[in-house]
Amino acid sequence: MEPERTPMRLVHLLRGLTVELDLFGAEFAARNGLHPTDLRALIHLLDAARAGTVVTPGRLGEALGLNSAGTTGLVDRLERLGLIRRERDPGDRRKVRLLVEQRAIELGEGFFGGLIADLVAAMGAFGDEELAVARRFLEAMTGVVAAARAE
Amino acid sequence: MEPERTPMRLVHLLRGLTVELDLFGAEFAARNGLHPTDLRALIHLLDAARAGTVVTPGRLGEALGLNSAGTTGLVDRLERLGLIRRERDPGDRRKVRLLVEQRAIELGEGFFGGLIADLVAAMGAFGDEELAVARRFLEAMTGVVAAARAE
DNA sequence: GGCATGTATCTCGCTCAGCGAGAGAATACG
DNA sequence: CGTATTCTCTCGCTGAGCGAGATACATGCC
Repeated sequence: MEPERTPMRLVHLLRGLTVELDLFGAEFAARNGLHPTDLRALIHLLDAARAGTVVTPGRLGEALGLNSAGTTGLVDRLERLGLIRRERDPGDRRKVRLLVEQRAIELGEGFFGGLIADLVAAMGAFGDEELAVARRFLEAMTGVVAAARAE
Repeated sequence: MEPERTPMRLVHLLRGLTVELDLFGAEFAARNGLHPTDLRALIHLLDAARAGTVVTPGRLGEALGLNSAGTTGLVDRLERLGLIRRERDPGDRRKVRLLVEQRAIELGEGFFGGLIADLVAAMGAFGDEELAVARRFLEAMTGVVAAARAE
């Protein structure tokens, strides 16, 4: 067992953090009768709604790595749960707009609310300059992963 | 749209990073005929092997949130792929030890190898003190999520 | 206009990951 | 000992997601 250098320790921390967040999400999803995919879709839809972007089944499926058949099933599921609503795009009638219902927003807050508050509270132990470093670091790491994903 | 304060920006970065890592893992898994669960199991098994810990189907299932039936299926799958081997525990013959094969180690290196190298390289742009801050930050955030998960 | 090509979504049939229930085998404990 | 407990596996089932293809609308070209 070699002495662990800081870089490797950081890599393991990053991985461990994603595992924890994944499990947290999976447990929340199960508790609310959702599947992990449903929760990821919900997050994507809420982000888009906040940014004012229109999401179609095609875009959603692409973001989650599903094919069109799987996406239709996912959208059916979310609609049946009363989390979203389908609406034909009047400009291009082949398209369908996915609109989030109030219930989805509440669910999202239930999921994130407590956790975000705890995370922000824990950040209080760090100074502004330290948070700026953390931010630069996370941005750099995210960039590396995104670049690796694009091959 | 309120001006984004640093803490919220950091929360979104953390989430975005996990999404990127998840997708990276899912794509790697699909390319190698694995399911996301298989890859997570593999990571857990390799970590345990490096730490010298014995993993049984029970422990593995618990770590991944599967029940016993699903775990048996998972272990069957990994065994069929030649990634692990079952072996009865001689001390307690109810238990089964899961032993990783060379092939699993190679696959793990194929998955992590390139990405880790890139991540470590990107860390080169940070000073030792900055890396120490990043490390403290990640440890704090991981602790918060783990605590939230334990309710 | 009329026709070919492209795009967005959905339907159908299927595979297989994971669940619930419970069986079987080994161990611990009164 | 016998009974409770622990660990793994089998069986039958549900349903998420895939491949193939149908359908509807849009757009470009003659």
